[in-house]
Amino acid sequence: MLSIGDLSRRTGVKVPTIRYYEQSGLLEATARTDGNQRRYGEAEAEKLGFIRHARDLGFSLDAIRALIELQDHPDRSCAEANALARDQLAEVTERIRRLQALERELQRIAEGCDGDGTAGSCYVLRSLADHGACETEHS
Amino acid sequence: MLSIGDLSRRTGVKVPTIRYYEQSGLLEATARTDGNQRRYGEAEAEKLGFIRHARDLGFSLDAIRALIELQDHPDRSCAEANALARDQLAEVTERIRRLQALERELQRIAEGCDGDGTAGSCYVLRSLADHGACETEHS
DNA sequence: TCTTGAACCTCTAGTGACTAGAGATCCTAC
DNA sequence: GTAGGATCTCTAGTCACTAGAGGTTCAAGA
Repeated sequence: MLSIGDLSRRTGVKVPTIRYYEQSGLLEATARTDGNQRRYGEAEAEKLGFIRHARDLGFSLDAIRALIELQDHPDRSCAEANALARDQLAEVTERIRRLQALERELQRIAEGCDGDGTAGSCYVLRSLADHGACETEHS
Repeated sequence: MLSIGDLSRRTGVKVPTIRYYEQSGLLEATARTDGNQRRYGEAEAEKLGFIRHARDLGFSLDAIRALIELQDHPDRSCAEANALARDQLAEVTERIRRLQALERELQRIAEGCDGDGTAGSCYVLRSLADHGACETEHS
């Protein structure tokens, strides 16, 4: 049996985060020692690994809850899991698109200023004051 | 003079957000009517536009506070504004890089499953359980 | 068996940048 | 004068944790 610290080292999820996951119903309350300390088995370690991986991929805890629900009912259609993955993918793609617009804009702004002048004539500050000067359509 | 609603329509910043900015010291407390309602002039509208634009570009409120400080002291060196812009750019670039790794991974996962099977044999769920299967180094 | 001290426990509060809602007051157009 | 939309303050909620206080338990060494 693993203590919460063992589990943390194994999965790379911090101890308070594990407790938080239990509290928010993502992990079930687990076995305890006589002294009230949590003990985990292999199944729990795997489940936390799943959660960790899904979090790394940007899934919200709500989405992960839905995925776990599906995992627990292997007879159900996996269409939902598929949809969740595709939604997540679409969101990531969109975020990349918007960040790239920002990147271009920030590049333009940062390159217009060498940091030598005074704030009064600073191109960075002027650019921030004037959205109209933007070349790309950011948000 | 503009009411808070007018200002909101003009800048695209929501009314509660404007009040929140005032409360957190980003905007100074402004003139009020006898009935205690906020009234704004051109200068405030411009400042809020600046904040809005910087937020759109991903600057934190703390960074924006620093930028406003600089704006208010036009005689200071603009090196700091330049550094803030470059920091922000570096962060955006890094976020894009990480999101692109996620995108590739999610693409792989989503494409492995057509949503036709059952959860028990779902490629999405299996992929999420097994980080080892990942092809790119995400997070 | 006793004693350290690291690891564990619960609980509350804080983070950032808002957002939502309650309940009261104000402003403006008719 | 009145109706009702806009505004006011205040508190609490969001997400996914993180930090800290104050107390208890566990495991290894003497």
